[in-house]
Amino acid sequence: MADVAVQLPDGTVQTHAATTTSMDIATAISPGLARNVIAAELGGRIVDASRPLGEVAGGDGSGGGGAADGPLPLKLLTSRDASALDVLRHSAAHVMARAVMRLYQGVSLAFGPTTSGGFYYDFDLPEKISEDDFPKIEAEMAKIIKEKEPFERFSLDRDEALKLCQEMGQDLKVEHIQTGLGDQASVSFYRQGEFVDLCRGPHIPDAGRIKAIKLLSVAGAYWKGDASGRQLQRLYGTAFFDKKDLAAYLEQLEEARRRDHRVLGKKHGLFAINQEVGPGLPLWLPKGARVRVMLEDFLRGELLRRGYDPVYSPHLGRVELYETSGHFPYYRDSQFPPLFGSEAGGLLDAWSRRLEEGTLDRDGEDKLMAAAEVLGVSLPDYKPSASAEDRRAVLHQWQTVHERYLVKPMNCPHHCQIFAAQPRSYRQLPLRLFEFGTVYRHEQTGELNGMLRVRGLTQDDAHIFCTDDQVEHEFRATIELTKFVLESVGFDDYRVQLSLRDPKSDKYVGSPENWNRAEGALRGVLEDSGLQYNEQPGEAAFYGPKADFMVRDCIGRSWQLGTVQLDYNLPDRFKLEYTGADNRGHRPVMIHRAPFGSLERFTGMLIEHFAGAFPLWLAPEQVRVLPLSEKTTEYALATAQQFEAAGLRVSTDLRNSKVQAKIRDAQLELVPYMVVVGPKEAEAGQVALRDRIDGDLGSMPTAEAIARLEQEVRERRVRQVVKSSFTQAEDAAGEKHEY
RNA sequence: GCUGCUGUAGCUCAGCUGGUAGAGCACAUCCUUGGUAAGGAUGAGGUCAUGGGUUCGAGUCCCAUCAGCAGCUCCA
Repeated sequence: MADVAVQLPDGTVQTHAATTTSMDIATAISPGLARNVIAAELGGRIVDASRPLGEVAGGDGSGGGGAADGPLPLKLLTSRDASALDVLRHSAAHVMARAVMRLYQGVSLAFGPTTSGGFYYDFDLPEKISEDDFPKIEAEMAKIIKEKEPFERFSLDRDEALKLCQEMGQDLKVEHIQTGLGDQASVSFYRQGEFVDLCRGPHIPDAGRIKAIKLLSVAGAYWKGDASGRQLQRLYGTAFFDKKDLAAYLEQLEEARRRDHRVLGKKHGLFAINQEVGPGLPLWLPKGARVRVMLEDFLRGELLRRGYDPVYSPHLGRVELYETSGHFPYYRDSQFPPLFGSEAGGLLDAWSRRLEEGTLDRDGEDKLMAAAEVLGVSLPDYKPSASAEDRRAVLHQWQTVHERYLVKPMNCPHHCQIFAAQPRSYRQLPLRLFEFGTVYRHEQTGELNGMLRVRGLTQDDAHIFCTDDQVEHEFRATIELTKFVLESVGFDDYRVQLSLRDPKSDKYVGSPENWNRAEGALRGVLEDSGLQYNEQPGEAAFYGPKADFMVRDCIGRSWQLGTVQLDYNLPDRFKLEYTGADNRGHRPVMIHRAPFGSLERFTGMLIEHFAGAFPLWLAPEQVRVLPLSEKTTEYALATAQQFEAAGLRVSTDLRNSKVQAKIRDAQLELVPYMVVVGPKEAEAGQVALRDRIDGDLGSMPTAEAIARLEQEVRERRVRQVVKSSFTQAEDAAGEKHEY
């Protein structure tokens, strides 16, 4: 094989035999470097330091470039390179799997990739691993690491690979080679001592490079993400080059827990979710409600300024409304069940569903018919011999004349009816209808998460009805509005996800032409907006594509806040029309949009974003007046009244304790400003202002203090954001280790 | 919904191999009347998530239910 030319970061070009490895090159430079090399970045690919250059340069077909294009850029990765940490963690996952296999019988390996904070490995094994077993597994891992055995790569063609995995009893790997890797001619394995694993790599030179390791948690996971498939046990862990880094990471986790909105929400009395009311049904306590009112007022003002019309719609709607929109059949299982106006309603509903699923036998059907009769329902047209479809039609006929209501899971059908309630002319468009609409969705129990995922939520919902020609302008305006809203509260770290349909799926309504139009329009405006966005096929709503604004929580998980959705389909389903300039009927286009998303999630994210310390304009309590002693109680009350008259949210701390203690409490409760008043201030008509962030600001006339605060509110100034350590975490893993 | 873990005072938690509940903070009352992050004393507060079971005896052991947490799956 031909020699390979490589170019080092300093520009030097070296030519080596094809069998030379990156490690050889490192050794030639200095033994110290060789000791620190973790892996190599060769021609843009991260590979084992022990891989011969020739293999990477052109050998296995998957490499980029090739020697013909000139020297391959070569970077020797050490613990200082971010991508080296990923390699280390992937190797740590192997070490963990090896330890687990030593300790447990019948372990079937699934996948073991890295994540932004560490790694995991999925196992299928008969025994349950619990956190109590972690010390034992960690000890075994420590033993493996101490032996410093190398990671050795080898390739096999498919048949050999299958045979090897079969011999090892690794049935999940066998399945993966047959299905997931069906198009690969050969696959690679890594051996470390007795442990051999199908794996793409790359890996660290030897296990001794792992200096700090910790198992974090164990949880269930599904084989290849399929909820109907096998459930595996997933062990999470993390690894670092340095024990100090591990300690810092654990401290980060601890800090994240402290700023968790559920912890802060309880501590600061913002909201409560209790068992009596029900899971996922938050109660907004006065302080949390204060924040929400400020957000609502802020947005309402913006919307009125931007040509929106406020509307209100009821919390219930007839089921037929949602049958028309398509929501009822499509989201049946994640809605609260319908409310029936007749007691037989539930019976016929269950009956109809069984017919639909094909799970109703003759005996069951007879019983249902008898039960219906008992309840006084007469169905003369129902013929057990008819097709399931015809039988359902008879039931449905009965249902439509008897009342069935749905607690509304969406506002759009109601808004469509508001559009349809009056004749519309093209002169009225765009028509922008907005409402803080409360909706209820029966989210799966395992999904509920504080305020971030709830069953009762209020959307800052609006629907824009416009002409085809207006779509682009309106869409652009909503994107701008969403940006403006996010930035007004200080969210500056978000990304936009353009969710498109999956062309292979049949879950979507509407014609392909409509979809192409909608997706094209969204993409075009996002392109022009200069926002960073990524496309996610298969993530669209069933009626249209959407642009979601994703914001990260304090431990790096992404949540959808703002959303803008383009919809050519609901207007069709509701047969909406406006009269055009040509005096003919035309179908409007609909844009769904919600800059906050939901008030619940938005507020939850804000709590984490500010770690509970809201900027002045949002703070539930803006000022607390602290009299030095009971001697100045009256002056304190009078002062508080002055602040209140200026529209500031103020309280007084008249407790019989020292001012130091009152200050401490106000600081801990994150009140932005404190006003200390004693005899001196009372005499001079002044206040001693104390800033939560900067401390004592000295005495000043009361009016001056008020003016200062008023201005800060007016500017909606965000003075301090406690940065989360997890802001850059996501997607750091980049390339996935698929096997 | 699935797997695993958890459920003791308003909050954070202790309670050994079963013998009938405890701390700190918060709260209330009193003393103290203070100058920018904790003054002191006293007191009130718990059917140990709920329902069964084992036992002479259950906060502690077993089962079920409910709720919470982590992850998976889902998300209009």
